[in-house]
Amino acid sequence: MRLEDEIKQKAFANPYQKLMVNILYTGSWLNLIESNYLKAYGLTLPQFNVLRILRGQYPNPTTINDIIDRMLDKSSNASRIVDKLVMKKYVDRKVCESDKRAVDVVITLKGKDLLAEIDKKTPEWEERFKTLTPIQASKVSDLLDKLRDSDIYTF
Amino acid sequence: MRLEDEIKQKAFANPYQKLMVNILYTGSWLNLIESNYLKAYGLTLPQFNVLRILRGQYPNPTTINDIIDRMLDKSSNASRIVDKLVMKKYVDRKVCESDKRAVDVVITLKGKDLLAEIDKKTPEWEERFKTLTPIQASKVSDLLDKLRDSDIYTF
DNA sequence: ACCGATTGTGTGTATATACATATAAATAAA
DNA sequence: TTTATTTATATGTATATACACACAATCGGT
Repeated sequence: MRLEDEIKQKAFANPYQKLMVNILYTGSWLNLIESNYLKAYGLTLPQFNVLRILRGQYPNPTTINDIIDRMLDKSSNASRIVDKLVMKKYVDRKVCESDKRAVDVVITLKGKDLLAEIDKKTPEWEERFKTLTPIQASKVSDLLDKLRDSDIYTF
Repeated sequence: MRLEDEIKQKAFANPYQKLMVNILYTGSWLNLIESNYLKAYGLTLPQFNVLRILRGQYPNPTTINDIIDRMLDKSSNASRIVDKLVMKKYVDRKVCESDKRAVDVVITLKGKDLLAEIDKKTPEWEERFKTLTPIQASKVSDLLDKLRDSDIYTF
């Protein structure tokens, strides 16, 4: 459905204004879908994303700073998200030996098992998004990448 | 810059997975930019969006439910966002006469003045996003609209 | 008119975000 | 070496999000 209809707005002043709103709206839409999907596993989306980052580095440890670098939400509070994952025993955390300011975080077997279980259902879930062809999906990605290049002023 | 480089990820399994991450990442990027832009006016992005909705309906009142319908973040708590705007005197709120469960919200002159002031700077701000041509921007919007049509299962 | 269901809103809680500040460790400068 | 600065992380606060629940007003069916 057209964005204008979904948020009941008459029209946008120009294609850029529509795109800005569309990205925020679609991001929020996707966030909600993914969060709902993860609810069955007791994970929030940020927790899931951090877990995937840790799996990508496994068996090497990842410091909090490394996690932030790789996160989608740079400014979110990685410390507290890791806290939650520690409580659920999906990750281990200990002071880094070579730099005692830093904290090494590693995904546990329990954490990896959880991700593996989530992965099993992913193809089925992905199927739902194929209203776009693979070519179209790539095209959107490329244009979003290009849009973000406007970030040359460190807003 | 390519998404893979920005979040230091090697590759994505398929264009759909990359697009999902890209939308969340770009949404978060844009959210941060807009929030920073609004900081000078003492508004958060949700507050700004609600204010714009109310201006769109002015001089008619808008109920909380109408606001939620038009919001980008449907599930956010409109009551509490309106609270903040009432405290800042940007909106007036009173019980709806014809339906005493409902609450009528109207933007004040002070609120409209604030939006007008923000509008003045908008063209300059928009200039920064023109790494895409208008055609490309429209194309992305159309494809995002199409992507959201996959929401046929009420996730 | 009455009663049960629905609707519109508010509130409480857990999590997350945005930001300022605190603290300890490490590094650089004197 | 002593001091100053930077770095890595944690914590506190305000706002927002996601969701459950509460409550009153309204509506629908009888």
